[in-house]
Amino acid sequence: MAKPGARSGSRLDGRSTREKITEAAVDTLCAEGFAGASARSIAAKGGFNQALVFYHFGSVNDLLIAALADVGRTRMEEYSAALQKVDSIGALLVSARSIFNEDLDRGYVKVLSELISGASTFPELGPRIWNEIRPWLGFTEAAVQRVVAGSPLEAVVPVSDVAFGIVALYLGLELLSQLNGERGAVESLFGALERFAGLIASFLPATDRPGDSAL
Amino acid sequence: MAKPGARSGSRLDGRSTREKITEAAVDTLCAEGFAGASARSIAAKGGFNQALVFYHFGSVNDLLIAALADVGRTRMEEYSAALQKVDSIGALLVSARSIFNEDLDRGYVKVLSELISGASTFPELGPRIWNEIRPWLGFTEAAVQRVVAGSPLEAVVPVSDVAFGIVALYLGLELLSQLNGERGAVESLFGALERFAGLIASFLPATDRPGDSAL
DNA sequence: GTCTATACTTGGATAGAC
DNA sequence: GTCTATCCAAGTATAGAC
Repeated sequence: MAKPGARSGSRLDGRSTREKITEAAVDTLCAEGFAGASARSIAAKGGFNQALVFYHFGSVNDLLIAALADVGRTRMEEYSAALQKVDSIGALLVSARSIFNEDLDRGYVKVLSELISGASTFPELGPRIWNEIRPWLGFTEAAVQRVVAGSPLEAVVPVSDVAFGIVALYLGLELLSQLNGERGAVESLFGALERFAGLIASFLPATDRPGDSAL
Repeated sequence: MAKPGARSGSRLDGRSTREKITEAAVDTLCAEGFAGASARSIAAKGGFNQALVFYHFGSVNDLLIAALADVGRTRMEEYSAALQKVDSIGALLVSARSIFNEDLDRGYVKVLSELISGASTFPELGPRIWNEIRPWLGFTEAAVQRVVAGSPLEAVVPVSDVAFGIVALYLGLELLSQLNGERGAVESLFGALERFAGLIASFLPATDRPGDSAL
């Protein structure tokens, strides 16, 4: 099957057809889940013909992976600027909370969690999804590293383990809050974490960077 | 559709047909995921007729919920005894680690995570799954409560938030380790948590219970 | 590049024989 | 309570007209 190049799309209301399709795929994945994200339901949601999925992406699964890569790239651009500035646990948590809420609203984490579940049904998806997650592990690890840099925590906190745990927690919180349809428990948990961060800060000496608290 | 009572099953190799079906459902959910857990594939895995699913459970989704309830009951029985004795964070972590590994081996968490994902496709599943999770939140909360009881942590740790976070982390770790097919990262994380618990213990006074360390 | 039409497959569910 | 046979809906994918 000949796959058209990314630049060959014609424009309909300002977006290429390719973009329309990946956006509809994201919407469908969020609204109907992996098992409900068929070529037909995606096409119905996006208002285009079902056959276009196969013309542009070859298969439904290939489309879903492309959609995941798209939202991943978008989020990485949006959030990396914000997290570059983070240099305390408190600030990290505040950022994490707002990012989490935004992801929940826009369904970004949902796309990921649905695809991970779908990888059990189509094992070939597994490595391709993992490729999309890896940058986020590195990204998270860098943020954690920046936060502990220069404090006594640096010697005792295994940043790669913590990053892995944060990403896992993020996924799990999404699953649970999707399930019970409310965000109160997550908000409450973030509040508790922020208070805990303050508690740890009180046990630590100030850093050598003037004006900064270590936490 | 008349649903047969739970006691009316005949015996084949020691298990009732109902049990054979729920066990096959668990196996299929683990091996093929929610999208692959059709009546036909479940029946093939269990070596029985596809029509039995509908006779005994009415629908595939009803079977899957019944399977989740079954594994939930089994795990609750197995683990509650172990966790009753836990009264320190260190012991809690050791228990949590072995429980997590056992769940991973036997696919218990997998059944749950696949069904949560499936609830996006069939919203009526959501509340029914939540009913199966709630006891685990209470269970986890009780364990955390027992661990902080009598220590200064009791005043600052919001046990219900922590329990919610633990369950979420548990789900997220399962998703990730299922995806990359290895358990190293999770083992490493548990190790880090256990060291961290020791660190916190060193900041706390001993409890009033002789022979016990607060952590 | 996009549409219609269609071939083929799988899955949910039921009827009725045993 | 279990099996065979079957119906119908939905899905993937392709061919070919436009």
